[in-house]
Amino acid sequence: MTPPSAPLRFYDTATGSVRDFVPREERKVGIYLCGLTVQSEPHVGHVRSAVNFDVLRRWLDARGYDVTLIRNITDIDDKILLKAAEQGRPWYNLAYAMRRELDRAYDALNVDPPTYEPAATGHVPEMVEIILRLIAAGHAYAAEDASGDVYFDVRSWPDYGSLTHQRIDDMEAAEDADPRGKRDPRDFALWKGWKKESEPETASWPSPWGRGRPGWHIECSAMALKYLGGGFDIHGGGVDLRFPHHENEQAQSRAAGYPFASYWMHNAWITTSGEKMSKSLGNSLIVPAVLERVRAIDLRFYIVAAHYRSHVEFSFEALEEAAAGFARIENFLTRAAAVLPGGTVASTEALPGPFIAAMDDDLGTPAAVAAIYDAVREGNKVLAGGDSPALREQASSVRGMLAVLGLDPFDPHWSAGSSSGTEAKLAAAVDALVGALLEQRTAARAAKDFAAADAIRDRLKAAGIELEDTPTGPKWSL
RNA sequence: GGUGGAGUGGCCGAGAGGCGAGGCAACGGACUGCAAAUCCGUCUACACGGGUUCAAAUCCCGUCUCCACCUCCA
Repeated sequence: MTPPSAPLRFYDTATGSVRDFVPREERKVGIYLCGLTVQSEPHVGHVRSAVNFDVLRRWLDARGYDVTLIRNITDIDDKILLKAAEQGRPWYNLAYAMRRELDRAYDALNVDPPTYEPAATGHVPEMVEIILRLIAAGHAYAAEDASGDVYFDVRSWPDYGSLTHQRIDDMEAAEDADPRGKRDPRDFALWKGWKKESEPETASWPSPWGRGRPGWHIECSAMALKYLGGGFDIHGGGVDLRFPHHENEQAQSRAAGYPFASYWMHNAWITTSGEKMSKSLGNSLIVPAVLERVRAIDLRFYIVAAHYRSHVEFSFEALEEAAAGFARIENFLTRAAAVLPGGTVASTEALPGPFIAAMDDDLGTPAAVAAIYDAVREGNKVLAGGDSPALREQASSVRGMLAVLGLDPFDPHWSAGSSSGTEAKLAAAVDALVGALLEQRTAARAAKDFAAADAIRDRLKAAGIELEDTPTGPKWSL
């Protein structure tokens, strides 16, 4: 696709406004996305972030940018240690198992793998290096007690709070009166000394301050630095990470001498009954459970159809409504493919102007979806005429727009796995059986025996099969 | 206390000073033996109270309700 005539614009949390996007290097974009702490099964809210940024990545790609996307895995932290201990298994086993679950969820939703997915535990030396730089620069200090902790000195960094527009003195001080050897209660841990009595030795690494493990924030700074360089274009994550996580990342990275991220993008929440999903315990909203009720492509459509900065109140009713809407798009493509010799192609070469404008404007997926419906309507109008340049154009345009959103139903990704040997045989058998009934019905209709014809239709409907009479004969679908 | 955000038609959801997104549902019409699908049309909304303006869902002031973050939750 041709480079944009107008610049792309993204909402930047740091400025609180939509800004023109100017990459550090022409035609190249480096994105760091905070992935998950692998401590439990991923729910719908977790994958929203990955889906939203997958759309960002696909759009930049369609716009001709060379995108490097780094999405990390936090595979060591308090919660992992705690949950693993509760479950009586090694922490690394829990982290690895949950990481595999997460991979499956991403794959199910057609989230393209990032350029690289580094894990925190593989980057401890890099973190230690940054901490040493911070200490040398007077922005960090080893705890004054014997804990082996190292803290970032927020008072030493005047810019602290700039990302989230807060002043240190306005922040609520930590409740615990135990300063744990901190100079200021708001100082955050860069390194945590090993607590021999409560934590396994495998969860500790050697450091100049004794054995211990990294603090949460420093992980991301180290991995971003390693794979994207000291300065990069976009840093992403969920809104809740703005503070403290991203504020701290920015402070420690800049205090260590790196410019860090130019733009900060944050996706909003998906809640249930007005609650954060992470707070509702034992809910049925983990990804595999949801996918028992709707198809993965429908779930992705539901997520993509809402703007990434809009809060979504999850409900199966809304999800099924979205699925009904997506079915209309799919039906058009299916019918178009049946009419066009050689089928349809997904083309991002000639995307409709309104679609491009919507996506360029801070990933306006709702308006982009509206553009898809416009094209579907136009396509449906010319569909009855059979093969035509107009139909071809609409079909490839619809598929092209869907591909940008990761929603092209003909993408082999969505059918992979479902057309296994047994299923294919079953489908063929059902098709043959239904076909036989359809022949009877067609004969009855030809003989004007509509009672018999309708009886067949009713029987099929009772079996969950819907009929549709088209100019080329009857068609059936589940 | 500080910071950020939300309240839109039956429902879901965009937009952000004038030209009234889109979808789902419903209803009417066309098409059909009847349906289905499709197309056309209808249902014209912006929490409340003031104000600014020729014009406000959109700006300003106030009120109410809700949510998120403030040391490890996407």
